Amino acid sequence: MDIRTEQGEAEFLRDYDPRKFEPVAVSVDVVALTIREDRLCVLLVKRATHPFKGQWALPGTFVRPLPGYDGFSGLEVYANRALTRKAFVNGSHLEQLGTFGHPGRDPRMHVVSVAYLAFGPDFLEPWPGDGVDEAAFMPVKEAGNLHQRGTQLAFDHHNILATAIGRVRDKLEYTTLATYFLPEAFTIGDLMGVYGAVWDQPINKGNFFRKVRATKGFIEPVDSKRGKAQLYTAGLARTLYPPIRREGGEWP
Amino acid sequence: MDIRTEQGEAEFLRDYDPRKFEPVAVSVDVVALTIREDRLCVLLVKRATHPFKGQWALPGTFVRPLPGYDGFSGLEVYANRALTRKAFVNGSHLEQLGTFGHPGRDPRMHVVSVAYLAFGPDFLEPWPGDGVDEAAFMPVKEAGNLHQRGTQLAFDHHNILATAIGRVRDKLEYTTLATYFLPEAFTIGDLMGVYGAVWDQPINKGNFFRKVRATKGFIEPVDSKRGKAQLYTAGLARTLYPPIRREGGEWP
DNA sequence: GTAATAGTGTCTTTAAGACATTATGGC
DNA sequence: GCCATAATGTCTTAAAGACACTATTAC
Repeated sequence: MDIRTEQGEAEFLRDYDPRKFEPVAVSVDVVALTIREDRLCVLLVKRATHPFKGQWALPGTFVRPLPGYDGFSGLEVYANRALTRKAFVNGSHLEQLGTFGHPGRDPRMHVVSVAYLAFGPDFLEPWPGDGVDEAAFMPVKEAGNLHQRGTQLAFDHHNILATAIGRVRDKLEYTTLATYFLPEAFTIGDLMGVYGAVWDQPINKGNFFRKVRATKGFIEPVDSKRGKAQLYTAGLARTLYPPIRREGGEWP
Repeated sequence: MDIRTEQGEAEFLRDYDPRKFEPVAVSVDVVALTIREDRLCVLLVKRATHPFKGQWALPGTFVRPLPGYDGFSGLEVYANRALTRKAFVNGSHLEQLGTFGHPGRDPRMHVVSVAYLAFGPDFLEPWPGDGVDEAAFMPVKEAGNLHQRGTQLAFDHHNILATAIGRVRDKLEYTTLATYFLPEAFTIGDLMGVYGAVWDQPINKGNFFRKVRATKGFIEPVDSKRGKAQLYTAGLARTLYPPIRREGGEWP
């Protein structure tokens, strides 16, 4: 039990000194995914500074007060900051992936990293930003096999990336999230391409057509075509009932 | 870009001072769930200290170096610490729920809280620990309706709890996680009770029997009975394919 | 024309929904 | 014997798997 003389909440807060405890840093790292040439690709930056100088890493940023902002923002703000300041790209969808706080994951100090997942169709070509020598989208298969080229992702980013791939693959089954990889208007073939790229397996066209059109709120036809192909736009549904099933699937 | 004279990683780390940045605190809060009298219940503690003195809260702890441990442990260690030091209970399953870092969620300072989800069948009766006046399992319906009694959960714990309920309900659909609410040996009726309690809706017995026994690796019969009822134990499967479906379901 | 992709149709198989029915043990 | 609950059985319906087929456009 705390032993303290009775005091009100206001007094308690006035006397509270945040600096009397050991510092813990909080960072936000982002796994930004997109589809390029039918392959699932992740945004990586080549670190210009220590630690892990010269190695590829996920774009990230420390959580510190932002100038002109009295207080800390929601963590999503930092995820967007990491994208725009390290690689000048914008994500169209952002969700929290998980938090990684194992000891020794950062050699500088104790860093708890909140990982976010971003994806979109419309990433501009990445451009190296603060503390970054290069920025590029790399196929996730390649990123998962960097050890074959005598290197590896910085920190525990390999682990974060693996978690991200697993999450995306799972979510395509039971959510309408695949549409976030596509522009406003797309064909069913485009959508099938997303599933094929993320799951890295062929999709049965006939059954896929039947399924996506039978699922209310997944896709809605719009009044135009690309060639002979009907164009659709994302519907309002966020989950797929029943889900689209897939077999196994390991990574990398 | 960072402007610094070229130096090696070792020198960089030697000169790195973690204390030169604004402090951010990291805490771990735990949503510990169990089933009591066919109701889903959550472990809450009544705060003995400011802030939110006298209000119910999820058990939690700050992430700080642990005595006798050179460095920070994985965050799960802190989740277990929160359970044992605030309420003297043990969870049998622990998973990360999400991280909550919105500004103002803690009046003392900027606190990023990593929430964990714990559950088990064998929680001992909780007992108030450090900084806690009471500890109790409360039906989640009641915890979600505290405002009807003129109070509410401390911090943003209502939000965390709601996230947890949603997560558990979802995961019963596609994982074998329900068995963690049960002791080593249980009947299919017991398992059905877990689903009924978590989903707060009646389950069709005949179809449930068929389903759980048709799903390989979900439950395995053991060589004994409770009365006329066959006893089972959890199988090795972690996911259910196809999932057990449920209708809608809002909370509270 | 041909090739490639868009889209349809059909038969089979799997599994869920909605019950009714039988079996067994506690009292 | 009676009740509660354990367990099985059956018919219907929903939806996936597999795969053949037709349609349209680019070239």
